[in-house]
Amino acid sequence: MVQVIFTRRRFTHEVLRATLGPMETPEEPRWLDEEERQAWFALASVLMRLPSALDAQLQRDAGISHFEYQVLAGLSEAPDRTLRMTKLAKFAESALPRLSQVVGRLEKRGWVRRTPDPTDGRYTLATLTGDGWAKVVQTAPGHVAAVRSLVFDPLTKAQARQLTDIGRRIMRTIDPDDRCLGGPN
Amino acid sequence: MVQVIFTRRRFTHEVLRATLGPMETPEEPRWLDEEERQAWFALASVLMRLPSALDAQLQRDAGISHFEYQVLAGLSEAPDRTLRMTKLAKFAESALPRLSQVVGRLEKRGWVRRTPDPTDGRYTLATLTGDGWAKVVQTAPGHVAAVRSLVFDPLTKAQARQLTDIGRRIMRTIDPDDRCLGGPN
DNA sequence: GAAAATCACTTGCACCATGAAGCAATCTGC
DNA sequence: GCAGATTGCTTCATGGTGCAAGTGATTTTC
Repeated sequence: MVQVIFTRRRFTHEVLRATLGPMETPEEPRWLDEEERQAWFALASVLMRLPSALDAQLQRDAGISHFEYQVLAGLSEAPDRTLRMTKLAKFAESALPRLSQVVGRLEKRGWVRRTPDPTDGRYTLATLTGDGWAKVVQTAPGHVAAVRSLVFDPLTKAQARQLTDIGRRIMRTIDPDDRCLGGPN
Repeated sequence: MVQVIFTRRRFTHEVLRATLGPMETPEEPRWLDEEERQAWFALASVLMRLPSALDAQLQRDAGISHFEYQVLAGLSEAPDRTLRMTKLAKFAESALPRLSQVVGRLEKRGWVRRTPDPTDGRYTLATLTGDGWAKVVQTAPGHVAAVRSLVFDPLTKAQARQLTDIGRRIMRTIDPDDRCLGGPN
């Protein structure tokens, strides 16, 4: 899944106006006005195309998916380049099964090593190896450059600031409990 | 795939400063400054969580994925509720093989019908059935309500306008040839 | 007007994501 | 201190995605 939606141009108005009679009228929803529709359309396009554009850059230049990069990056900035699987999953905003498989792949490639936590055998510690660190170091510049060129170069400084606020407001609505303001976890 | 990336907090600076010596120095990339990092972090969160939040609403309330909704919606606003597969694919920003399978599923559910174009046997016309139209009519309000509550309710009018401009600038960078400004196709 | 190229679409295959069940280590109630 | 519940992680099965090859219809070329 993970895809995004439209509500394109005159669509929303027409659809319901046509055959709302026989249906249970859901108390006349508040449709999007023209400005909102344009904003939604612009946002939806970005939601669909920006992730794959960034993914493509990483895949092409480093042979890894964005999610894999994120896991490596998460470990690279952790103390001792080590994190428990659960923490890492939270960092990467992923479920455990997915992380488990990805870390398994990264382990096969020699970038990550798994060891049981000596203080509690239930935990698994994922550690970035030397090769993994080197991989991150060599991958990061290209990735940052892609983010810069696709996102920040076309925006003014003021717009980047606006974007911060906009993104945070939306995130607070989606998940108020999430530490998405750069706060610690 | 289709996932999004981070470049979290102090990460970008530290990573490279540490071991750039032995690598070929990629002419000292321009890192993100503090404001940019915060903006990127906010945007990345939205890119990861908003699509799945919207998908979840549709899946829960209507039993369809967002992509399926998009296909149905695209047909519902087309003349005669009919579109050629290629046009529909462009509308849904998807490749043809994916669309072909999804339309196959929608056809099995009775919402879409496929017929060869009488004027050119290569084309396939996808048509929304009566049931398909009803499905869209009953699904749209909840979906629009989700978009409104997750995106526009938390934003000011001015921010919504800013968002339009921001999104368009980013899209122009990703794909300058795309008609993503609401223009016709 | 027939061979070749092109076009629109479908199918097959490999990969990855998601959810349910499984397994092992630890904690809790008696 | 031992059975049962809980926690953390892994594995398995299903289903969707994306790419490359395949099919059938139309246009082009000579």
